Amino acid sequence: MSITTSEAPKPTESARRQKTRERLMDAAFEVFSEVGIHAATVEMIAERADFTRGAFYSNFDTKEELFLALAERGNNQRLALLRQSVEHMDQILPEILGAPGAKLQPENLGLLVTSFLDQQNENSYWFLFQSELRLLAMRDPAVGSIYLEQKAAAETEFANIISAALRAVGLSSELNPLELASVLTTTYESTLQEAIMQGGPQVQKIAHELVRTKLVALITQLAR
Amino acid sequence: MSITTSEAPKPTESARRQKTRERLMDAAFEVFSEVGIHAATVEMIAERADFTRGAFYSNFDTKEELFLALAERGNNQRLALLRQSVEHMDQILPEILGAPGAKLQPENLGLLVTSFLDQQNENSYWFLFQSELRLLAMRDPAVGSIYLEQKAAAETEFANIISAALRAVGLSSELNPLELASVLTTTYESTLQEAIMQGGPQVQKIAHELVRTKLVALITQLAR
DNA sequence: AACTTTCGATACACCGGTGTATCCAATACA
DNA sequence: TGTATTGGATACACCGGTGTATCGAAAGTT
Repeated sequence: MSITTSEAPKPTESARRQKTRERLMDAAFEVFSEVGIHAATVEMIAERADFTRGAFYSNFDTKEELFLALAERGNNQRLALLRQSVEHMDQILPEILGAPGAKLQPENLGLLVTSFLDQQNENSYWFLFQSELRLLAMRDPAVGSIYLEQKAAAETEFANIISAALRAVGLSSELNPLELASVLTTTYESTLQEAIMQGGPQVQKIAHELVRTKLVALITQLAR
Repeated sequence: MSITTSEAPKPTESARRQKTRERLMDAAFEVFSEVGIHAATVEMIAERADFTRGAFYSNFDTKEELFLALAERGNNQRLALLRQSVEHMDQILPEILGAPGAKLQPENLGLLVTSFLDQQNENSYWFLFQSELRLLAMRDPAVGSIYLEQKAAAETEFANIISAALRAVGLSSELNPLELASVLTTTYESTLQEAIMQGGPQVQKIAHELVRTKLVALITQLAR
């Protein structure tokens, strides 16, 4: 243990490593989404990242470890995305509303929702991965608490956004924000799920359309 | 192919067979629910049914075939249960309402929902199995259409029940019955899921409580 | 430019699950 | 009761995935 080399040693050593870790994680994310954790083999993952299994085992101990790492990374990305779309809403809201302080017309609600969803630049990959995680979470308590934590975080974030949006638009709901958020995301997800099952190539489009109409219908009922 | 033996031959031969098939299916249902399709091995299933793998392969070709058979059986059972609870509702409604034609008091809505849920005598086994099916359905189009079909059937059934119940109780919703049913079951399932993740031993209780309060809150908003 | 270290590739031993071919017992039939 | 048939058990060959031990090349150090 030399105390002299105070800064440089690790960062450089890690530079390459970190890159391959990233590549492996990206590959794993795809593979997991496509075929599920169980069907996914270490080989598939390595291969898709243009590595061999050797590289994998040099970087991760087990498939499961990688999966959990992935879950965390994904959640962070998602949270970031949510926060970011707050700003976007601030930009787009005035345009939709017209005069400041005006109340939202029902026919414009669709625009609002659509714009929000677009921000989330939907890859249904994420949803498939999430479904995998969810299933795991119901069987393994350790995974379960991770999942619940993530979900809670995402929903509080989302609840804030909604409250703000509703306020800005002159609406309010009798449900408390968290419950409202919960119902909406739940509906959102189940709709996306349906789209995935129906959709061959144009999942994206189907999903988008389905989700929009459903959510608008719901919000119309729940907020006034 | 003898045309003479018109009746007896098959039924007897099948008697034993059918029984072991049943036992295998019951066992499989449990195993699938507990560890998932992929982690489940033919051996586990056979063993739990007190057979060896020999018996399994004598009755089914693959694990997947069994799984699908199970999905169908389960769905039928569930539909039957739904239909049956209509009758039960007819019995219990007058008691809750008091005077015939009276409007439901909000504080009694909980009773109604609870009673309905009790009818479904929830084993969260079914939900876990269903989750497994759902995940499969998102990846395999063949399974997908089966799932969607089943889901549609269950939801129409449920929609009818709800409409009838609301009418009987002097409420109505602006959402169409199917959408209402969809939102409610979705919320129901996501809540049950949460309970499973939180719950150690008393999943049942937690689930029940959670579901009831959540659903009541929702219905209060959606139907008036 | 030699050396050293780090990281990924290659090769191999191992294990668990599958599916099949064969055998034995119970039941059906005469 | 003897014979035929059916259904489940046993044994085995096979395969795919895992994880480890070894090696070689490229980057980092002096």
